[in-house]
Amino acid sequence: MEQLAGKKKAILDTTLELIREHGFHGTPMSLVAKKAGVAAGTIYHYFESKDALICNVFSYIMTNAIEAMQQNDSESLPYKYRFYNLWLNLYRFYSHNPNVLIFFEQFVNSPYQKLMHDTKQDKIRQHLNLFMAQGVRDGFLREANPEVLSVLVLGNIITTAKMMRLRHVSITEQELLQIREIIWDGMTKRS
Amino acid sequence: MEQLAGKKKAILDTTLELIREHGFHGTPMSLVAKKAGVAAGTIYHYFESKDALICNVFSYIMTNAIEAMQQNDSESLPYKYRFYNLWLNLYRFYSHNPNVLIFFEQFVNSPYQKLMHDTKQDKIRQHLNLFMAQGVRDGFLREANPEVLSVLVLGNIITTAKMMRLRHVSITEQELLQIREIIWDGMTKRS
Amino acid sequence: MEQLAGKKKAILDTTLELIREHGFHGTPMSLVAKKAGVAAGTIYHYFESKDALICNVFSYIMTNAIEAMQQNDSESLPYKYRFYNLWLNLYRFYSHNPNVLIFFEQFVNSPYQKLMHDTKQDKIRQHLNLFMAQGVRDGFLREANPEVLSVLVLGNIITTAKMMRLRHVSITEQELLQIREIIWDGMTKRS
Amino acid sequence: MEQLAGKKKAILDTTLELIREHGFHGTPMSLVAKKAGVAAGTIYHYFESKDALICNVFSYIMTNAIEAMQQNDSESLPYKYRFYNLWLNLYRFYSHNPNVLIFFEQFVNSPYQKLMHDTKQDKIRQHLNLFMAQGVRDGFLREANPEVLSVLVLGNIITTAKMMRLRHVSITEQELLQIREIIWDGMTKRS
DNA sequence: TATGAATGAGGATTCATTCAT
DNA sequence: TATGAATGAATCCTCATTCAT
Repeated sequence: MEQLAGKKKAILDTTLELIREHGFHGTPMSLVAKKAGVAAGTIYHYFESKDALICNVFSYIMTNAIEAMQQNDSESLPYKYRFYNLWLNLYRFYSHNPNVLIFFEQFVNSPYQKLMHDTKQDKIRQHLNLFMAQGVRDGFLREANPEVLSVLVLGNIITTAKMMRLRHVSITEQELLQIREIIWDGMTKRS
Repeated sequence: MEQLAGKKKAILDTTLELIREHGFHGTPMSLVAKKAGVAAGTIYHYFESKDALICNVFSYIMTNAIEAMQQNDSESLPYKYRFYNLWLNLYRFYSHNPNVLIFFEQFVNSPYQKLMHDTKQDKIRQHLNLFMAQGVRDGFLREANPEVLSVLVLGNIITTAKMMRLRHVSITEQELLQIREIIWDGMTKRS
Repeated sequence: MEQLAGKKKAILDTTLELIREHGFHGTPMSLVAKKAGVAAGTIYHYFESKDALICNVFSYIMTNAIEAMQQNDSESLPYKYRFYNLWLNLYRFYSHNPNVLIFFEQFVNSPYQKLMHDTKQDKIRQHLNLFMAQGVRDGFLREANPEVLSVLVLGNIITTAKMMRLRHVSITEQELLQIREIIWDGMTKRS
Repeated sequence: MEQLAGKKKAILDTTLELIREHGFHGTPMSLVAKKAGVAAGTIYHYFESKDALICNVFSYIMTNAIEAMQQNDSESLPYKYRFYNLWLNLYRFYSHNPNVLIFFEQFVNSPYQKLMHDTKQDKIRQHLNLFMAQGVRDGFLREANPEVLSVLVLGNIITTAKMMRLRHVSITEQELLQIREIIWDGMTKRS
């Protein structure tokens, strides 16, 4: 989660944390300013408005998520291995950054989302789409619309990551791997 | 979605619709009053505060969701048939009531959620939990924590219902049944 | 200057007075509220915004000015008499309502003016235009564009009314009548 | 309108233009800085405050106006000729510098005016006073308070110059000369 | 029950001004 | 001189809530 420096980063990080805790509405700019250690007006040097700030937090997060997802991936690895790695990468990212997960969900279901014209918006799903399409083409996955598959996988990862956080269901490492297996098994052809 | 009458229902319905469209923050009580055709003060006869109103909308929705889920279910039916029916019931409910879907997600990821002490909070998952436990016990599903399974199923249904709405991925009836099959296969298949 | 009642009138009157004294910028809504004896929010029940309030003050004033101008006028009276009366009516109005005069000037030279789509905008000059046209047609005034004449007369009246207020030149009743004579003499044909 | 050089002049000119367009309130220092091509802080090297800047713009303009007014004037010329020349000089100046005209009016009706202790404040009227007094003394003008006459003449010129700009009344060269004649006739004619 | 005018605390945003470089 | 990031007081406006009718 590192890449910007100084006040701008402080503002973004603070906003992310506060919004996770108090929601968009419950997070006044004055509070962001105070927690980030800057003056209220300073925020407006870096971001045009509260909306813009929130959208920037989204982009900032997205960049990190995409990076995390692709770690240790390589076209030369076996498909199933790649899938398992990708699944775990994303799961770990969301799981280790609960702020992101909750912010993300709040954002997607909010009117803010409409303000985003960023192509970054869904790089994750685009990447997944390609990966799924390849799996179908090469016979690793059952015949199905790759777009549908990638939404399912993404939903599955997020659901799993949220499980403990929101549903108070705690899972063991073993269960985690089982969940990954369930979605993989479901997507592969019946033997 | 019918069961209350008169102004109270009008207020609940209006609130639901407005919040889906504009979010919690973007929905002032005055707007609810105007759209519902009542005076601002009238809302406070039925609900203690805005928070209470929002929580009541949640309960109201939940009641409907639970009802929808259980339609045509019976213990005497075959397990897989029951699962398929239950899946489709919930999918259809969310799919036909997009307001509910979005409100629900917003609510769950918001600070309002903490205000709910209602046991109704997760009747859906409780019902699912029992159903999954039975499936595991009777050998229809693979050995797994029933709680985990029900969260996965619920996540899968919601993901599917949101697919078209939020991700602009449209799915055919055939794909829909395939998705249902994927999650079933994943939960039953042994590697 | 009477016609509305209650808080709305209080707000308009207070605004007029404060703006004359401190200018548009120097008159915060909070001050208007305090002086008018209402809560800040109350102003927004009656006026959409500060801009709208200011434009409303203008309309409010205009209505009064038009009324004052036409007092004791009648088509059956001699032309010169009508002119003298009209001149004095307007002069007296501006002179007795210095708030109006200054507000008016500030308004006309400000960006607020562009927000006015009110046809009331220049009823005074329209009325004057007709009156001047008649005077030219009937040979009482020299051959000249009536529009030009009415602007000259209006400018003359306002200049006179402002004289004491802004230029610290005080004039006697006799000088006043002389001024009126000067503009009349200028506009009538050379003998 | 030339006499200072470099950044100071750029700041003054920019301020004048921006204030005409957007008013005192609508012209932030940051905008002046940007349009003038200097840093915000630089303005404060030349002017103590925004108020001081605005008052300086006024003085700057005044200097130019006075200069323009006296062009081609000489005590040895015939009185009526001198009046006609003076009238046209001022008219032309205001007419060719609409920024000045509007700024001037805004300034005079604003609280800024009170901050001016500059004797320049009304050099124009002082000059006019002397000229009118001479006219009355030498029998060119009717018996009247010279101060009153000069205010009338000044008001007449400004009214005329504003006519096109603010009232959207366009006047021909011929009408222009007629207006000048009207005010002259009014001031000289005896009934 | 129902109304809606009134409230006023709270929040987003602006902008004159400063100061370290 | 010149810069422009940073400041934070001040301002406009919103909106949940109350209460007299």
